[in-house]
Amino acid sequence: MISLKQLHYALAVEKTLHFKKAADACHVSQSALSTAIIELEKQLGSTIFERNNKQVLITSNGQLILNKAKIVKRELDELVQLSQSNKQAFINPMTIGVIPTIGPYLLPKVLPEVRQQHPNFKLKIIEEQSHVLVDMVRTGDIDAAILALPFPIDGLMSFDFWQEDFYWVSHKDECPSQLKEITSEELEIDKLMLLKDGHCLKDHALAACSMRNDKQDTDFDSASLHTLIQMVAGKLGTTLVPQMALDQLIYDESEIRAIHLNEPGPHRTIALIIRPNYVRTNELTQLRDIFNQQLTKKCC
Amino acid sequence: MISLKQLHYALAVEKTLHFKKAADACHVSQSALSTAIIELEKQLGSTIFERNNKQVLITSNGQLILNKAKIVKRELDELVQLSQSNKQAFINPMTIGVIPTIGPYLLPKVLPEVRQQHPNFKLKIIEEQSHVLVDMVRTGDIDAAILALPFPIDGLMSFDFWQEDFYWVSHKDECPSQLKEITSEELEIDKLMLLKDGHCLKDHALAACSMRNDKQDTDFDSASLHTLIQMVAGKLGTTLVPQMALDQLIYDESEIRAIHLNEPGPHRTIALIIRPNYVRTNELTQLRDIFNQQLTKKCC
DNA sequence: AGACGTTGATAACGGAGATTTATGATTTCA
DNA sequence: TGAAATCATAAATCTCCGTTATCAACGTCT
Repeated sequence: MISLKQLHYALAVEKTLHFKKAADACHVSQSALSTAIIELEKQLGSTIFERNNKQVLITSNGQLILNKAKIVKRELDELVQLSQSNKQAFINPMTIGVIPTIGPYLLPKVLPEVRQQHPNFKLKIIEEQSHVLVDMVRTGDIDAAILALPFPIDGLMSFDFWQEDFYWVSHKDECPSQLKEITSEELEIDKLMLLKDGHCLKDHALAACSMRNDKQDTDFDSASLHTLIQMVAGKLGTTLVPQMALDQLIYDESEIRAIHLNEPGPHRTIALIIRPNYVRTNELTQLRDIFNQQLTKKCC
Repeated sequence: MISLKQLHYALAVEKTLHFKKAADACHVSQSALSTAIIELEKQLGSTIFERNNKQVLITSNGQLILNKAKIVKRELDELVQLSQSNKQAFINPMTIGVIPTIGPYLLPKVLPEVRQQHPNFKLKIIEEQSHVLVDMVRTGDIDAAILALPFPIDGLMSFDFWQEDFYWVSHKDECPSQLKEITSEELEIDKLMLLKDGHCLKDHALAACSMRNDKQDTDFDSASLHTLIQMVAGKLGTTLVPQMALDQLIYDESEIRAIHLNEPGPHRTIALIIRPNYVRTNELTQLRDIFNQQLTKKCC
């Protein structure tokens, strides 16, 4: 029977590519580790490491085995977490990834409430683009990610908690004062400025207007919504922003106006993304409820 | 350190709800199993089983732990498979699920070639509806499933290998003889007969026609395409069938005709569904290639 | 009620397997 | 050529897991 110890040792060797160092890392003798690896390879019927006195290499097959071993280890870690986490929720720290077009607008609305309800809960936030976060969720680097859907999340699960539309943002001088709604047909495409490629917000905005992302509107691709708004204020063009960002980007006294984009919606769905089999769903659904509650309170 | 043995024992207790029987099933003494369980619970810091001399109950928390233990066990099983499977593909048996509206049409086209290329490969096929197969893939009961997409497969992965359109099938007496294409607008909805609810083919057919599945077209809901075709032959109405079924359902000399449904497509995508982390992807992609090859050869 | 069988827990003992220390075979490098 | 470093191997040791035997608590049957 293959043991976890063997897998543990093998993973240490993968890291160090060195039996002695791996043995030290595992706090056992080089001999013990060596025999354990040999026994593992014997039980599996295939070599994981090609080794001589000079260097240690990983077999292609061995790499697959090691990858799987990581998964086994991660699942077992989660099993241990499970017993603690379910007895005492919001004790263990948690890391959640969030994309740049959600983080700055969602977190100020919801984190105070999270902090109030769970004062000792250590919630770490990282900000990356969607595809990076999806990878990190897959590998277990982070517990969950907050993304805007639709986005390809093959093999992952989503908890939706918010849906919203886009608003067309323009300088008041360039906007008919009585206008309450606008359709994509009425948009002047030439003046529309969006985030640079890689930000899913751009794709969702274009999708809401039933447009493709094939034309190269290079000149004004920006890296943040704040910058875009500044450019609108400078009469350089117009843009589309999601509902949750409105209150931070646009003040009553400002020169710019936001008009609801009247296209079939919702234009984007905000969701928590997790691996299937992830264990701290109890805490995550509670977080989702807080998020939804606060958004409903502050966005509408 | 938690050991696999402990998890194995715990799962045996879950099955039998009886320490002695579980011990027998594991081929160890009741004592050994008992101490192992006690030690496991101690290491986890929470009880899995509430037990007295009369009965054994599973804690709610314990159930979560046991579910996770099953996952750990499955992943480890796959790790073992990995080393064999990659050295010698198509040696270990494999079970694939397929839905009723694909199996009878796809398998005759592809299985002979699979058999020819891999004479000793034991491929077991089961036939169920999509949602059943999705569950079985999730739990690891089957290696993979062949479904028609779109279908909700949260947390699973898909390998597409075929896309096809629907054809409108009618009795030649009820079909203009020169008609080469037909749109959903031109279909006489009243005469259209589809499979009964639960078959995804019905949903895909309706989606291809941009129709909802809310009306109760009860009278003629059938359980198989063959039956539907028989009903068309009896002039009871018309139906929609996917491309891959045409050659089996319709003969040159028959009284019925098939006309391509001219709506934006593809109308359904055939894909292999697996769990993320599933290990025999090498063999599956080879199978997919065979499927695609044979379909291209025989469907076009 | 009392004998008996059943339940899971516990104690003492024994052995298989893992670990350690010591050593070997081979290569690298000075 | 010799010292240092590599992973493998051998023998001694020890830890841990299994067994048997027993216990306490509960049910059942006469």
